[in-house]
Amino acid sequence: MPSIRDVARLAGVSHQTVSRVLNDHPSIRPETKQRVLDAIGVLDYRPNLAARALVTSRSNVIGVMSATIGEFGPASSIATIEEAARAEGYSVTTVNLPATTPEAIGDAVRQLVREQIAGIVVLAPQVRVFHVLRGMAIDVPFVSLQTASGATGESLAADQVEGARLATNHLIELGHRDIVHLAGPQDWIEAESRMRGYLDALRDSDLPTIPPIRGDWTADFGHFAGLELARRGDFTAVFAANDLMAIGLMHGFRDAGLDVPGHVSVVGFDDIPVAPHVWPPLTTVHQDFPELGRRAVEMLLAGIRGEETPAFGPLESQLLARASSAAPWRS
Amino acid sequence: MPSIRDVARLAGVSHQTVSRVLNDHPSIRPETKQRVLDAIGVLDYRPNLAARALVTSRSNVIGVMSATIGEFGPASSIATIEEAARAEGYSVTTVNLPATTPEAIGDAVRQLVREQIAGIVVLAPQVRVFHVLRGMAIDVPFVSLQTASGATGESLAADQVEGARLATNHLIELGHRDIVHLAGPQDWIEAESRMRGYLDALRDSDLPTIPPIRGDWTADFGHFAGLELARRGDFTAVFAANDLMAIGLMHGFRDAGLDVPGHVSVVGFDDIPVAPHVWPPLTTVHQDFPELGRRAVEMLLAGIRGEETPAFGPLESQLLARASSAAPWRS
DNA sequence: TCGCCGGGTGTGAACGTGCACATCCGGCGC
DNA sequence: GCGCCGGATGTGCACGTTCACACCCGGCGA
Repeated sequence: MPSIRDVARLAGVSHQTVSRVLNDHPSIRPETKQRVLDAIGVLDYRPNLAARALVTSRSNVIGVMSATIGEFGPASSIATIEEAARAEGYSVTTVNLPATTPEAIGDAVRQLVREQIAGIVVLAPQVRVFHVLRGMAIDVPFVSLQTASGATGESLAADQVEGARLATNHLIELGHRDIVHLAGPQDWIEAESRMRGYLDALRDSDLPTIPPIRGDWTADFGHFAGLELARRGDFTAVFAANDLMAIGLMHGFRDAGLDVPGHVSVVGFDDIPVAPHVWPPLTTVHQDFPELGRRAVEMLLAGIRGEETPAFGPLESQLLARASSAAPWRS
Repeated sequence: MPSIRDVARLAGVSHQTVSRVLNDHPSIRPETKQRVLDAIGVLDYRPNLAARALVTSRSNVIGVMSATIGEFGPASSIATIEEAARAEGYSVTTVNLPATTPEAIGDAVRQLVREQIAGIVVLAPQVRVFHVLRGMAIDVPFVSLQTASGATGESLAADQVEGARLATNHLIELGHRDIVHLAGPQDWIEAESRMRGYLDALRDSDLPTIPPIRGDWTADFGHFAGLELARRGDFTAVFAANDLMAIGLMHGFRDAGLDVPGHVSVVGFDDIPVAPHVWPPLTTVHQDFPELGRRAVEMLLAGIRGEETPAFGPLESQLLARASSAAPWRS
């Protein structure tokens, strides 16, 4: 493998001049620069990243920390993060958190820092993750996705509160008054935001609040919740915090002999690819995960380069009314 | 940050002795070793990975090349790959292929090689990917997931052919004679294997072959195919090459006024999390993606260390008969 | 007793790059 | 004509690790 000195020799300059060409140093004669570039081309020279990382003590690697890489949303964001980062000359290394205990989070961050990564994108939007991150006082720039605005560090999110409000208002406008919320796990920031949007919408319409059910994001739990809820019957609609639970929920209702949307309306959140194809097609709130990933990289790179971070407003959420929601059933 | 020399000084040995301790060199006195380990503990020393990569010209990083990180299967495998690799002291960097052109594949591989990764896991089971890989004659060990047995390089897969055969036989046993296959894209090895299993099953039962439909794995295409197929009516069952298409297919049939499984039976492949919760619950073939990821890492690390690669048989696929398949409808 | 062997340890160099500093040179103002 | 300035380039070192080799020393066979 050719080194920077081989290039220098071929171009008839010093290795330092080659280094300057590589790093876009301003004061270099165009003619010299061209000679160096030619030599680079001839030798098919590529800078050794390890050597560069050694001397600068940081690498062109971005760490992505995720708790739920298997889910559709995070996976979509990661794909774009990866693509956008690579376009800027950065590569991406992922850390999946098997558990969200403080120890696991701490280990993950330490491992990333040890690899001298340039920045971290956090896709594990749980409150405790931020506690740990703050406690570690890491000196690496980081961006977190899907967090409520106002969190520490640079944060970026689709407007979850607004999305949840849209979903709830949709049900209210259809005529529902007794709307249950199937929420996400307690610790999740997204779960809290969506619940807040739901509560806000109810309050704005002076509707009664029914205690939400805490789920775990899975379709299996949704199914279970559907069976349970069917026994209560003190509601005409459910807003589920994500599509997976919503789909499970409809399954549970069906098993209990309830028709959706005949007896009960259901609204989800995320707009996963199967949402339009299940029966009945799921009314849900669309989130632009890829765009979120793109912005995350832009923001993080600005932080890494010490530039001013671009100010993104929250990404607009969009309600997609499909067939799982309808006017309430009058007995 | 403490360096190896700081540790050496504190332990009263040379830096080389410390290096030997770190790399488990055999000839070192237990007492000396302990002194070094103590010093490491006191200083909280961690070896600098960049320096190590520089001198050994390879790093403890595994590259994962994927074309469809957004899909459930690959995403699940990646999560386990990442976990298993990290447990062995390796970290994982992912490359998402935006397109599967030879150029894009070549770029991705070059980029990985340039980062001096120790090995590659390929999750883009397309024929042309292997052409490119073979053409590049890379000297990095690699393992490919989800390929037919017999491919070059170390390959690892759930038994797709057998799974597809199970699915098709299930329909045959129910009494279906006219079974259509909604296949995956032409270039995909998985698509070919599943089609082969389907064709094998038909042949073994002396049933007529109907030309398969080529899909693109998406639910949207499945929906389209369902509408098209409904107009034909020369079949009583469909075996779809993945669950997403199967779900879209059922949607299309529903739109066309066909009942599943009343008029048409549908079987999918993969067992994604929503499969049991859609209506009707989808009969499908379960694949153990996490186990696949685990084995991939084990195999790759063996290759990296120059050990004998463990011989894994194909992972058993498992048919889950649910409600989308039933005996054919007799008019 | 001598020499050889091998376990245990130390010494110096090398990996490929960027940084700090030195050097050279032409132009410009006085 | 002299000195200064700044653009353009070169020199040497440092980063933290591993590798090749040298060294020391105790044991054992001749």
